[in-house]
Amino acid sequence: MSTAVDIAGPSSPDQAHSSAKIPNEPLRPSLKRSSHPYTLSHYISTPSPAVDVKGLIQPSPAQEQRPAQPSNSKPRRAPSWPDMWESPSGLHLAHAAELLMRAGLLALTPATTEQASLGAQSSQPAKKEAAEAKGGKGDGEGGGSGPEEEEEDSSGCSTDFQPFLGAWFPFSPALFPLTGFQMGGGHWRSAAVGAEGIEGLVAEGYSPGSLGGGGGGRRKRKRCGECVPCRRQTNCEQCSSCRNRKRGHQICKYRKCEELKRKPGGPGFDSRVSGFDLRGSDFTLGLAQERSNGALDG
DNA sequence: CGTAACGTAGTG
DNA sequence: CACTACGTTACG
Repeated sequence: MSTAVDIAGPSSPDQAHSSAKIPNEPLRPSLKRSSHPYTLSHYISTPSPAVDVKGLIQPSPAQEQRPAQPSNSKPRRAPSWPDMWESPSGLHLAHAAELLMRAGLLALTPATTEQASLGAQSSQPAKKEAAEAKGGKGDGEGGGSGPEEEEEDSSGCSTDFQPFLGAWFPFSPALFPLTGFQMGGGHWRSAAVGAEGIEGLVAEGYSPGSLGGGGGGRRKRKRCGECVPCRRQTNCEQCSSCRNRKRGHQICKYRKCEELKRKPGGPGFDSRVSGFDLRGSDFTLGLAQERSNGALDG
């Protein structure tokens, strides 16, 4: 439960009261049961040939300084960093990262990675690494290792933000398959991008069991439980789905599973990049740059 | 059986 | 396309 992160939505002022009925955990037991081939901790702890992922996930001052949600009386979006989650998925961060990487700014070669992690470590001991080293099993599945974990995971993924260029990016393993993340040139190939990782994650929405054996095809898919939205704990209580819950029967927009957003069998569904054209949005890039600049400046 | 949430159709 | 509403499914 402590791994359960609380991604405050674009602004979820009263998330505390978010529907007592809504499970305040990232996954329902049934979801957890849906058995990914790997747990999050697996992705973190799995040694990657080219890059030390653990090195990338060191917390940094930037994260430490993350302003606590101002319990503003104004329920509307505050211009604080949670704005990054304005997108229901928050995936535009990954998008931005991808764009930056394409621009050669985020070359994840072992060397650069080392530097990156070095910079990140500068102020924070490798407690996260230590925690991970203790055993991927310990914390991945339910495991909360402690309060500190909660602090660091506030973004919604166990390994969420990397101190790239002074900006933080979601580093959820689930994001990679979802966003078509690929560290170019074969510099980096995380376990998440491995065949099993991808297939497992992508196919998750269609667990054969829940599909009833691919019968009519109108079987309900299940939340992947791994994506950023899935890992959100609270309903925003502001989106149309939340406001309209009684009649709409819809989950909070910001908790809507990325996998379920994709049309099954639709174009690009298989490509993991569907609905998420990495070449399109200036907004996300701008956002990333903005943040990056801000971090560099400040 | 109640509730949560997915699928989908209707509407603007 | 976003919103809304309803049918349906899944689960406790």
